[in-house]
Amino acid sequence: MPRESSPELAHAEALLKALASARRLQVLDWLKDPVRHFPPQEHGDPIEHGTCNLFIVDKLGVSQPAASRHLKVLVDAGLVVATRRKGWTYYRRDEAAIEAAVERISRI
Amino acid sequence: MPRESSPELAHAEALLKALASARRLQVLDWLKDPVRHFPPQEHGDPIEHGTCNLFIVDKLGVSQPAASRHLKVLVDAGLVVATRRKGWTYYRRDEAAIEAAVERISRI
DNA sequence: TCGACACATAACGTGTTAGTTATGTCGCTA
DNA sequence: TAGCGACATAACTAACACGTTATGTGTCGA
Repeated sequence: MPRESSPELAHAEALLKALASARRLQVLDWLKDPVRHFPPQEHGDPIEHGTCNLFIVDKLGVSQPAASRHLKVLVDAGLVVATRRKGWTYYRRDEAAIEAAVERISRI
Repeated sequence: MPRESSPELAHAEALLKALASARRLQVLDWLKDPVRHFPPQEHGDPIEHGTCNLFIVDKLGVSQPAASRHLKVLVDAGLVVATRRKGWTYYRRDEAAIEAAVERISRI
């Protein structure tokens, strides 16, 4: 078991662990331009509310629970925001949080 | 098993995996200022050649093989340079590579 | 050339991650 | 209010990460 490390270090480690996955990097990239990467949504503006979970599951090509967990990792790390609306869940990037994460990582 | 992903994505993932460890982040931080963080070396200039492996092992507080593997991960990722000299091995940051890694990660 | 030291590699145990299928929960709608 | 669709959770498995101890390898100095 690792010894205690500084909160600063632990925070950076948590961010990096959330990012260190090709699947999650892929999702983050898609979410940079939802309109380009996903089909048009009947409900919920892709820019304002985010991309419907179903599209992400489908495009990732893994099972629904697997995709769900990846999204949860990103949400827990604060990099992505989930919005529940009329039975669907939409995801969008939290650009401020992502920028803060990059800033922290840049001090490595 | 993950499907094939773009080389760009795979490269970013590899960098992030190498960084996503409190121990390795700690080592990278120590190596920013070897003189401050490690005892004076009889042989090998800490700035030019790097920090003697023994000091890093000692300060990390894990077994020598565990520390050795962490250093190898950093070297394999290209973030740290190893120099063998007179039976000892010295490690130093590759600032250019680290900067390039940060630049790649900043496009997440 | 032999021993000791520095470091790498091997072998192994254990916790974590990432995938799966099965099932639960909750809200919308007919 | 019954059922269905969207999503989360549970349970399981395989692979991987990270720690250990034991052992191998190579180099320096006596």
